[in-house]
Amino acid sequence: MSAHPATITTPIYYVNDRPHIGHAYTTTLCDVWARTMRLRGRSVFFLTGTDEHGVKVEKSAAARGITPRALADENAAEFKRVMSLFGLSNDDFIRTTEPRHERRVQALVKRLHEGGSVYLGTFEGWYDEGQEEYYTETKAKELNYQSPVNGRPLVRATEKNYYFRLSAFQERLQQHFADHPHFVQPSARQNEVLGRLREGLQDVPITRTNFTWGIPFPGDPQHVIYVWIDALFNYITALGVGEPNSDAARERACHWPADFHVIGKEILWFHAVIWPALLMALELPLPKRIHAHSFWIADGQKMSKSLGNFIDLPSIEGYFAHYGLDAWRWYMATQGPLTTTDADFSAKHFHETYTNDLVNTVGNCASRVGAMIGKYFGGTLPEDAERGGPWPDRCASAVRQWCNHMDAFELAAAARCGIDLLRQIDGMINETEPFKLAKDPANLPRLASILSQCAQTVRVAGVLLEPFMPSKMSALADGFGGDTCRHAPWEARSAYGHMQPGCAVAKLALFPRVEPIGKVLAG
RNA sequence: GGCGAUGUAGCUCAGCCGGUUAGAGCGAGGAAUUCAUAAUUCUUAGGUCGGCGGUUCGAGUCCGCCCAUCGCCA
Repeated sequence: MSAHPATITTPIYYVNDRPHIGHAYTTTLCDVWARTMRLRGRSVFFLTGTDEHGVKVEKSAAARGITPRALADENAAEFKRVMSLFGLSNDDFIRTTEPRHERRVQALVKRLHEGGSVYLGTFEGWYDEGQEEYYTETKAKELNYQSPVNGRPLVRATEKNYYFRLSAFQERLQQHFADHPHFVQPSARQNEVLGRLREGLQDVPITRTNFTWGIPFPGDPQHVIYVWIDALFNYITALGVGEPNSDAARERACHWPADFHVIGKEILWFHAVIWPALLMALELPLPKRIHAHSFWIADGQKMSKSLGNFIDLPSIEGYFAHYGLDAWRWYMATQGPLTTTDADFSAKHFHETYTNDLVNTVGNCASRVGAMIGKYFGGTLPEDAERGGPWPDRCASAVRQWCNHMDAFELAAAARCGIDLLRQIDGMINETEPFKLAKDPANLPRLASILSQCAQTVRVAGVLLEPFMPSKMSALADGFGGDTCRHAPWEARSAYGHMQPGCAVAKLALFPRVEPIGKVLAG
């Protein structure tokens, strides 16, 4: 039970891109979930990595006069650096150019071919000889059958390609969606997929012959496996699937199927239809859920390089420097575009969120409770003759709801559970006015109970906030109970009353009040 | 063009199978208070629930049309 596996993945990031807020967002979401499950004692496997093949990488490398591998090495290293910069706790980082991945992809594709799910077919389309690209009929018509780059006429070309028999899986896919109404989250995305599914499925080419930077098709190396098929397989090649006798397979097989594939909405079709069909063809279990989030926009406008409003790595590092990494994670996880609508990233909103949630609520509540215990009880947790009053139940309820929200990948709602506990504590302090009771020694037992209840509850709230803000909540745990509390198993750690009377409670200043970042940057 | 949504307080959004005075957070106004990071707590905001029409004893909550915005596809 305690080793119950939990698996979550990000998409693997294309090395032709520079890391930006989109990558940071997806990976941070997964990180929060992974930390949550580790906290709860689950055996977690959190996977991310880079997607390194394809014609775009080949071309970019050529343009720079370096090999595709050199380009991939360089940018993969950059992505890895970013992961550590963000404190992301991924358990593996897979690169599609690694031998382990290439070997296993070939084994899996071979299996598909031998099983009849992949066949050699003929592709015919409008070809742009200058760009070495095919266009669909509609697109070609739109372009007036001329190359958009050099104006030369497109030519009718044919090419032998290996195809995946996607059309054969339509019914099974539809059945799977019917049986698993939450397979794709949010539900609006599932509806989109269902709509497209009803229009019918066509077989899809999975190899090309016009470039070489990719995994050769097994038994026919003239053909290179399409980059997105190659990429999808990362979710299982990292677990050793395709190589049953490998160490990876022995150690990690229990991590398939994944609990969540977290993706951006632009790659939903691959993940919700093509990937499940491939797995069906391989007779492997399907992932439990696919969560497609939306995009960050900036000040109401789509982020773009030309508008100069892109939240790139240097901007993000500016936020780290000003507000701290944990504050950044908090903003990502609680204010981000987790559902179907895009979310606006604004310096103003970031600042308000930081000040309201972290400074005024988390920081201040911990501070006032710690201060009073310091002042009235010498910094040690007093006895509570009331045995917690209503607070054990309130904490248990908050923990229960938090777990449910986390299970459903409702990160913002889970975060609320922790914040709400602290708000309730603030409310109780105002209502019972312990600082007034402290003036009369006759009130000492009552005062002790109130402050004990505050401290115990603050500690529990800190546990619920830990996956979001591991560093700051570690400091909170240090101040509220210290080591004995931090290393306990989940059931004990998450329970009210885990701190023993007499243990040290410190006055903390977790989140400093700061000027809005806009002023700092402008100044 | 096809399919699908969405449109609720200044902002971001909750409102399940229709039913007493339509809710939350933030922002703004007011009050209380001092343990705390000029924090906190309470309170106010009178929003035609996009528009029009319909079903119903009764509709943000169902139906139709219109307007606006958006998503997916081609």
